[in-house]
Amino acid sequence: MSIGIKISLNEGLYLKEPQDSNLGRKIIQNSILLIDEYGFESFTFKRLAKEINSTEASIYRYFENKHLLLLFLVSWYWEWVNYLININTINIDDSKKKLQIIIHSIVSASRDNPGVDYVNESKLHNIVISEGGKTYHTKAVDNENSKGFFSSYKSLANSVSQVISEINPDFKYPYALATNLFEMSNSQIYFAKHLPRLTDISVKENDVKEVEIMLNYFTTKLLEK
Amino acid sequence: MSIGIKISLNEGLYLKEPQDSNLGRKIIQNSILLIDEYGFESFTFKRLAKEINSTEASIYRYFENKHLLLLFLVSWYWEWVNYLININTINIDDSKKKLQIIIHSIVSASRDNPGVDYVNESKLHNIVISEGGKTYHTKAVDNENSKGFFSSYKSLANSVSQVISEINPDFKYPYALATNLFEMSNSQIYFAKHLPRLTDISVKENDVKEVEIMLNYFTTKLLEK
DNA sequence: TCAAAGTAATAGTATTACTATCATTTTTTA
DNA sequence: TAAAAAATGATAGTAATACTATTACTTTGA
Repeated sequence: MSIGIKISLNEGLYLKEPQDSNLGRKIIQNSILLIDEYGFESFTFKRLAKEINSTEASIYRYFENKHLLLLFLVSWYWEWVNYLININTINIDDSKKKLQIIIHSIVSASRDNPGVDYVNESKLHNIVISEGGKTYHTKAVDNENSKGFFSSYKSLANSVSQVISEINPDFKYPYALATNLFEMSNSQIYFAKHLPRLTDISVKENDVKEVEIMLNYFTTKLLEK
Repeated sequence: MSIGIKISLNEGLYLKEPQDSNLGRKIIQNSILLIDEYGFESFTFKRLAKEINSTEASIYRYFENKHLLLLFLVSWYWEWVNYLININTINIDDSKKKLQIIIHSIVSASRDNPGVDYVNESKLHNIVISEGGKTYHTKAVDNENSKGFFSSYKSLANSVSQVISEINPDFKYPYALATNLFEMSNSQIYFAKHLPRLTDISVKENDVKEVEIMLNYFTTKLLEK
């Protein structure tokens, strides 16, 4: 590992920690590439096995099924964003400045930083954008939530909502605004790429600065007193 | 049909117009019930066939696959919301008032109005909330978009964006705000029901008035000059 | 060095997402 | 109202998916 980061996630997400073995890391690395390229519906363990010269059975020793693998990847991404936000805001006192850095991290975490060598953060970001909602839009959501499977997303939302409340303690919807920042970032980037009539911004060659400007405008306006 | 509404949708969404026959209407009616109850992933044509005492083959004569059936249902819903907005704003001149009515229609179209007898609008609304994103989060999105399969959603977004621009012609993001109203309504209702730590509002017994208040607050604040 | 853990190879099952064919029923229209 | 046409049902079949099970081989680390 280039910078020795190991992100720790809820243990229910995997059967065996994939970050600790060669095969596990190959599963992470290549599932990201395959899901990004062919989409989650077309992604199968069989195909992944072929790609990494392994077998279905071996992959099943790491992940119960492809849904939990996706949830693992998406959780990994949010932990990673959380980590970046922490190191980038550590010496910042001004809450407004902090929120700007948070927004920057949300839209382009993958651009600014070298990461973990077996994770292509940029493609993982695309997966979060295109497939992220599928992790919780399922009938198992309540059961999985009770086991803490969404804690990465929730703790990130929680930290962001705190910064929002620091900026304006009277603002009534800090959590909704926080989650809306994530959701809006994802959906507007997706719209710009695939359904451009649904948005005003454009994203060319993965340049998301217009999204960043828009999210800053929205939050500033909403939080002014 | 109780009030004689027939919603017309892009012809590519179906193989044979389901609103014109008994079997077709039973497909619509019972697919809504089944998807709402068991979720889209567990929903199969075989199961639906059994439910309506028909066969898989017969259902395939109406819809190419379950994805297009979902897209049909969701498009139907947005056309229906569009229709309600039109009749409820027809004599309103004040754009701010119009936007309030739009927001009310978005969050609770299904409550206020008797509908088409074979469509349970309330359950259909739940489907749009839980499964709606899956209609366009797919690798086929560009191809389907080029055939006009998302035109219902796009034309609704377009009308709402126009009202937004009437209220504040200088506002730079009328489309993004419009789509964010839909997406935020859906996601925040979903969070309130399943991941309550991600939002500030609560939805008890499908009472969405807190969502309506929040959306009104957001838009008012964002559009003030 | 040898036991334990990890991985591969192979096979098998139930279900899904269709397609095809032919028979029967219902509707249309001449 | 009979004949033609359209709609539906019954049945069967296929390739792929999402697993589970078993056994054998290979790597690792005490």
